[in-house]
Amino acid sequence: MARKKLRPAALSPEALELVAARFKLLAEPMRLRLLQALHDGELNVTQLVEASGATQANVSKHLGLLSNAGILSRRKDGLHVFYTIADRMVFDLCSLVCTRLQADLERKAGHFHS
Amino acid sequence: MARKKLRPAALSPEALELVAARFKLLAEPMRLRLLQALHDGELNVTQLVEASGATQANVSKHLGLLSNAGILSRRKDGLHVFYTIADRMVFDLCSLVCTRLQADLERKAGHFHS
DNA sequence: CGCACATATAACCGCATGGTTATACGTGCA
DNA sequence: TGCACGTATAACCATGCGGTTATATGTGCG
Repeated sequence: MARKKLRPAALSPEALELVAARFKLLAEPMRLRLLQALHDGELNVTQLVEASGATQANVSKHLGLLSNAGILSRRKDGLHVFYTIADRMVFDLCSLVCTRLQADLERKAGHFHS
Repeated sequence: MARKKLRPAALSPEALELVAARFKLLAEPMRLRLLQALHDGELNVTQLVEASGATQANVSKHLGLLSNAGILSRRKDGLHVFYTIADRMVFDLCSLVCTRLQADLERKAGHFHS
């Protein structure tokens, strides 16, 4: 048990690839919409199609990506497939970004009536 | 001062675009490498070229993106241009992702000698 | 001025990927 | 068994974007 939390210790290029891949999954508005729709609980594909306004095929593809990245989990129930957030850390990430963006915009807005 | 921290309150599609754009900036290994190189302080372009192993043009382009997104800041000094992290929150984001990835990998590794 | 150096930009190429349409797969039900 | 429904997949197109090469911009210096 030697690993305390010291300096992040320069990640290897391969590690950076993994990190980047993770960010890439969150770098698509449609996927963020799906994640947001799932914030309060599981939904099946049809419901997600309605919530997102995208086509079924498109939604299915995005769900596939998020799912086998471990961000979502699948549950089959008869004809329907229900998806849930498997890694709620994504909301922490989004919150961080949102907070920062909001601060930036308010600062920029302040330049008008400074 | 009414805004406490309640439910994230469903972001608008436009807001999601901004968030996605932010993630997209972090979704590139080379940019992560540059950010990592700048973790401990400012560096000029030449130094970043050496640190990253990329071409000068490529580095310059990435620095431009990060810079006018407000993640980096520029400082000119004679012939040289020094870049610094302007928004250290990116390291929080990376740390979160890293921690999660590491946990995932260790869990997967555990399946071998379970 | 003219040259060397540091950085930025332009033009281009190739690949990855998001979206669409059409179709396949699978399951419940009559 | 056959149909309807829900979901996944395949094939395709268009766009975005990362990388490269070449060149422009700018700055210090002799």
